[in-house]
Amino acid sequence: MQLTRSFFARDTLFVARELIGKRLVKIDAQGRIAGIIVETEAYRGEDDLGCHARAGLTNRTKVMYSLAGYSYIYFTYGKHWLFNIVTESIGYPAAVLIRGLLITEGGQIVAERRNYLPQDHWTDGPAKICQALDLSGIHNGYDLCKNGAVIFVEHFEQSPVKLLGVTTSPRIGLNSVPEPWKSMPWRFVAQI
DNA sequence: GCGACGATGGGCT
DNA sequence: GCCCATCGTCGCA
Repeated sequence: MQLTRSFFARDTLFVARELIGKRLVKIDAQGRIAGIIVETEAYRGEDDLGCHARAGLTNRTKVMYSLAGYSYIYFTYGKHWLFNIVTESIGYPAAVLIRGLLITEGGQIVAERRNYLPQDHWTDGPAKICQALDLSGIHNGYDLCKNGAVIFVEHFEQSPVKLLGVTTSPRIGLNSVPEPWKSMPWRFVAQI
């Protein structure tokens, strides 16, 4: 069942934690690709110096100020796209970065897009997920909660993977971000 | 206008 | 483990 806007319109830390074990789905011309979310990070507010919204409302960050359940997809390091889902209420900039996925459907398509690397390396990083699901800037600001969405998150009746729990750690890659933001335990990882 | 640098990944040692 | 490509965004002049 497709997650509704009320799921995303909550505290970003809750959403980031509860997205672990949910299923992310993308439907496109090449087929349906799905995977279980196993790693996320929370970014919330202009005060959070690890969050892009520290710069305030700009052309890049404006989608983070919009409706929960929209995608926030941005380009970095001159080559990579990263996929986030907007959270909280309109006007409060926050999002959850999807960092890790276990592919459960569409493996054939993903294998091709990931250059036939070993399956462990298909979607074990945020930019790899965008390669695998073919997500880029054209999908920025997409409503994952609308009827007929081709990108959405759903919960299982019966999960194919047994999750033992969720661990936390500091967010990855915030090397020059000041404390306390650098060390906030806002990364969530599934224990399989 | 312009320079610094990044929520990374792939290739090489 | 280390290096660095590659370019949009932001901050500052």
